[in-house]
Amino acid sequence: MADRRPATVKDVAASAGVGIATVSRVFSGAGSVSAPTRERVLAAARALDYRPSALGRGLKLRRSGGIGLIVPDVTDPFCAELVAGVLACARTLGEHVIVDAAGGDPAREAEIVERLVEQRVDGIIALPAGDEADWRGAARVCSSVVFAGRTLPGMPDVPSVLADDAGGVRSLTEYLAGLGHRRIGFLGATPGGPSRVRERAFRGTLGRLGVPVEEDLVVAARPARDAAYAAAAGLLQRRADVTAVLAAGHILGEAAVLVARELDLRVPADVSIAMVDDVAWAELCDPPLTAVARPGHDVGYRACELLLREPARRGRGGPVLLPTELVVRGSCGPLRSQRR
Amino acid sequence: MADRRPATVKDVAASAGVGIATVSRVFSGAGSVSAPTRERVLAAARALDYRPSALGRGLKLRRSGGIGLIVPDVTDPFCAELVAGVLACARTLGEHVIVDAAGGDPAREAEIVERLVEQRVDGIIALPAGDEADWRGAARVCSSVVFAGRTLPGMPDVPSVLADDAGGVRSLTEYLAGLGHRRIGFLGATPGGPSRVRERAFRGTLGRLGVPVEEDLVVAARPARDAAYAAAAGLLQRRADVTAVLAAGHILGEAAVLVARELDLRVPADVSIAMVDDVAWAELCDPPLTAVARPGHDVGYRACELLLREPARRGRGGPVLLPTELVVRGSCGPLRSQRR
DNA sequence: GGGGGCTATGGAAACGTTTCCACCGAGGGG
DNA sequence: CCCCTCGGTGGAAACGTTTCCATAGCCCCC
Repeated sequence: MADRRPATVKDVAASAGVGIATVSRVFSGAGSVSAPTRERVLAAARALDYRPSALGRGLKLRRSGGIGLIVPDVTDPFCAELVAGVLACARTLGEHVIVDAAGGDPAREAEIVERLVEQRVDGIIALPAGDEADWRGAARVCSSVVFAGRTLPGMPDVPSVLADDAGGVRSLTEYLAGLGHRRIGFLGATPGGPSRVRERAFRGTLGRLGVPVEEDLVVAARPARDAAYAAAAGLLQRRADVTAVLAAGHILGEAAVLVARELDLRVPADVSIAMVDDVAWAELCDPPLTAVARPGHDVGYRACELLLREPARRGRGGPVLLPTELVVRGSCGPLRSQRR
Repeated sequence: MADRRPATVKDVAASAGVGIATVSRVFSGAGSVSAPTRERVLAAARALDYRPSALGRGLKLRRSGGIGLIVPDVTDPFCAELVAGVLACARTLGEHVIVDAAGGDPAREAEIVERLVEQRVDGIIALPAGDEADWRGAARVCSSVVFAGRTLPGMPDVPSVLADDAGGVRSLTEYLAGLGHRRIGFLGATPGGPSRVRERAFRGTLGRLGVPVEEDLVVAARPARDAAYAAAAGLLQRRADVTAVLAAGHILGEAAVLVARELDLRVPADVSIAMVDDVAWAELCDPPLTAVARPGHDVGYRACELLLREPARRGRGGPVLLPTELVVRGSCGPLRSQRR
């Protein structure tokens, strides 16, 4: 009774009294097999508990039937949504997904790409952390790469699916400006950061609205808890006349909320707060936080579709932009008077 | 210049003027190769951009060098932590991880297991949703399974790594009782649910403390947003004399907070709230929520270690229990007077 | 000085699949 | 009545590894 090793086509063929080619045809669906033969083969397979080995098939077909997915951190809500989207799409296409987290480290990203290539994945979806230099090698080495959630400006040849961050920041900025705010702090310009899409959108929108941009109000911060907190505290203490804060990400938003609470600033009476990323706590916060929701799930889903389903259309017409949505809650109020 | 197909051992061997066995030895590390030969091989490999195919190796070795990970939902914070833990451990052991989300559907779980077996994964880590019947088949079919985050009582043969939920609920209950609360509502007893560990811990602790358990205060709720909200609203409206609520999960906790706010109950003056799962928003909430932190990352990490590193010790001595931590914040206060 | 290890190497056989090719029989059109 | 086609089938060769076995040289010790 001890099925030492899993059954193979050969076992099934012998047991069903047919050739191995026939067994293969039954399971791969290709070629023609008569109904009675097919039944016999299926019965034998069931009896032997046979499951085709993806390894054997992959070797022959030269593809593993899986894709790779690289994100900075699976516990980040946006990344998690993105992962879920990729999984959902991959499931419908019958591919499995090898997920790994690079922790924002370009070297680890490169290492992961290397491993994925060894696995002969059919393609890679990445939310890249490094810059172009880090990914040129990877792109050359792998059949097909799609960027999701972030793109590398210098690599237009790699297709990408993005949330419309610029649009999101624009509506947030317009919303705050529409409430009368003029001295709006912006948290989150990554100084050496590659794209700075959000910062540019902020500056651009203010400019278009005729509101002067004070350099002092645009503060850089890596999206790490301590750095974010330091940046928020610095801004709010340095400039007591700031009436609104726009945080370019949920970590920054969290910092802004915490710092405001620490400084005994009432939200939104003393200072309005809004942020990019409509994470779970935005609604639970008191007051609930106005935020821009980025369609993480859809970004992942579309990226996977692009990778597997439309290799032809890939990379044409620049990045696919998915709309964000402004979710207005209670954390932003009309400009009343100066703080302090 | 067109590298039509990726280079193979054969190409490298020819280019380096050695046999394929030698190339294999260089890359797999086994056997002995003289230094000069090794150099020649490595140089040739670099020149040809050679990467060993995991498919070929897997076929020969009869293992893919990867593991499968099944969770209900990657966007759930606890699951995400668990995934991160598994990834971290797998990385150190050089294995890749195929992740999939079953959405709490036993049929989908079974389907995923099937696919993973076809991939010839070295093992499977699962946070199971179904009951024993659903997993007996899977366990039989797969070499090694480890449950993480939840176990199936009827399957002691499958090793598991769990957060000490009972301990967590106990400390939460003791904490609330210690503040003087006697009429404590419990949100989250899943009625048909298999294990009900948390509910039992709640009842048991109250019993030990000599506090009578009122059946009316123990309310069932699936961990879905709408059901949770309904349960919380039902409890707080039906029993205006409840002075504290213990939510058995973050979804339930969220519902409790929202309902309390809706009913204009001040926290903690009118009602104390505490929950299992120290998610991000617990700290951001106003007042910040007292919660029990479950070590999701460690659960994943240990499960992976158990699966890959200690196949011998597996399953001995029952589930591995990892301690939870009570994080006291501002949402629970001493019993003052009756509400209303 | 010869035998017995020991290191470095190559050939070849697996691993489990898909698929090309060949073959066989039956049926239909010339 | 023969040839051609076509559906159904089996054999065998790949796919890229690892590893067993054999071989060749070498040093060392008796």
